[in-house]
Amino acid sequence: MSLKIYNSLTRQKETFTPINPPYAGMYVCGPTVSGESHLGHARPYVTFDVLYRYLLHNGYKVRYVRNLTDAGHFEEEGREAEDKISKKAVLEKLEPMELVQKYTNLYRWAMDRLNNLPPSIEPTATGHIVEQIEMIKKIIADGYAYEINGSVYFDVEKYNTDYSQKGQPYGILSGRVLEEQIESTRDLDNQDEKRNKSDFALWKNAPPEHIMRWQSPWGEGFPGWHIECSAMSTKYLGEEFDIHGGGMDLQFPHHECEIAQSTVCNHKMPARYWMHNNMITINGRKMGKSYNNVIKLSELFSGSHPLLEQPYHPMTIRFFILQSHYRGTLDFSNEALQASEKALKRLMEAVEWALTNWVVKEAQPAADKTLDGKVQKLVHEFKEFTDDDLNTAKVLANMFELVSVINSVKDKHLPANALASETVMLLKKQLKLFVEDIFGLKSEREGDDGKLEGVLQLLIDIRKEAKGRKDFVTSDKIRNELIALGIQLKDEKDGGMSYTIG
RNA sequence: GGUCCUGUGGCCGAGUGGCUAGGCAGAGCUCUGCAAAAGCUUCCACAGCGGUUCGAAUCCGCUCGGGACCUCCA
Repeated sequence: MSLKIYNSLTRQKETFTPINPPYAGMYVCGPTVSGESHLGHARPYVTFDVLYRYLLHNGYKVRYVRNLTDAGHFEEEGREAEDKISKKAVLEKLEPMELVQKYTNLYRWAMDRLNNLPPSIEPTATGHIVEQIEMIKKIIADGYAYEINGSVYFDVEKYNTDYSQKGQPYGILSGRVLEEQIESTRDLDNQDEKRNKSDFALWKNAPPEHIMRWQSPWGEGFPGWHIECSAMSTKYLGEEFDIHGGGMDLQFPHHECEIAQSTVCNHKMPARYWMHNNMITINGRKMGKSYNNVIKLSELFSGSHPLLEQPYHPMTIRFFILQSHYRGTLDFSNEALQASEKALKRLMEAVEWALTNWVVKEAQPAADKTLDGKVQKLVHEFKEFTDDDLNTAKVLANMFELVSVINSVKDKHLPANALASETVMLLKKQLKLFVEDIFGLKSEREGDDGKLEGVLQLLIDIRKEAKGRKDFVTSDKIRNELIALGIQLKDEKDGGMSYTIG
């Protein structure tokens, strides 16, 4: 069985077949670094990180491109041209690039904490002004864009007319029909420049107050909203590449416009597989500036937001995201996050124990054939479920069934020889592969230098001695004082002791 | 208004025609000096009303509710 992914373009699951194996190209729309990343941003980056990791595991040589939008977009098209970055820069008395740097750093920090692998290339819009201008020139030359007052607009209607005949009308990705769009598009100010309401800007003339501006054949200005992704994906992945990902809210108009621009320039549909993750909601509502319910990632990690009852570790967030399917909405609540926190802890402790302490004799047959078969099946399904459009939720469900088995062996509720040694080896290997390498989950325990562990071992030894002479006052004191510090001692069945922090 | 998605037990969340995930919370039991942890058992579902079918959470229709996009947005 091979990887199947849901292609928004065809509205069905399709077997993933790269254009030039073993190479695979993947483009994911990155953040606008004029502000801090929030919980909602974590979703696509975690989702596509898992896809990236899985493709790598499957032996593909993946080039993963995720852009940084640092040129600023309009707050609202047609209104007073307000470049987000320049506006904020004035308010905060910062250079635009200083602001960009600040939020880029914060974004990378958050990505790192979420254990997202860095992409192969993280191109910036400002670093590709030349490519964008060249692309716009090409579109004008082909007759699909027009210049007016120093701005350039894409002629959507002409594109739709011409490309409908080729089976690729404008709206093909989102299922919109241009004629209906024209009817329903809201009236915005300053629309008069455009020939049609549905036309979109490729280049905007910069009003004097704009700080970010570049010289172009049409005067000083800045690129439109969508052209950077077309320019950069073409440059680094080619005219036709494998996967294009992003949030559902980008499907229209952003990705639709990308398709139109790239198709005019390169005469090809840019990407074969279009993938869209769904939104994270808070009390059923999408997170968004307009709803005033945005929780920044740094606030989530530190717990400093009125909606938060406590801080949440980045791994809890990652696990929370993986517990649902990426195409469904995921509703945030403290209760849900707390459930994830506990579940993750349970999973990681069992996995850690299995990987480090579960040793089996060579060539040992299974004493419990039924259980052995069940474990085999659960483990084999890791791949099967992941192949099925990244169903991480089902994989995790299987893992939890295995956690019970692992803990039973650990606590000697199950004999050590219940499973065949081969099965145990397979289980350990696949758990490590999926939990750590593919899902990117790691123990929440922060790395220490071993000193803490030494101290704890000392306390454990003292407590053991106290217990040995039935001095429960001392042993309970040690345990109670430690729990007050957030360190929990656990007496094991075999007389040993373990601890968990946090 | 247009386009589309969705409604699963206290909470989160899988599941597309029969085999009724999983996590957290609750209850009971086992283990334990006592805890914790762990294991076992257990309670609580498929918005409503019709229809198709031998059989539906799963397909169809209607009703009600929620949401997304159409505007920066993951």
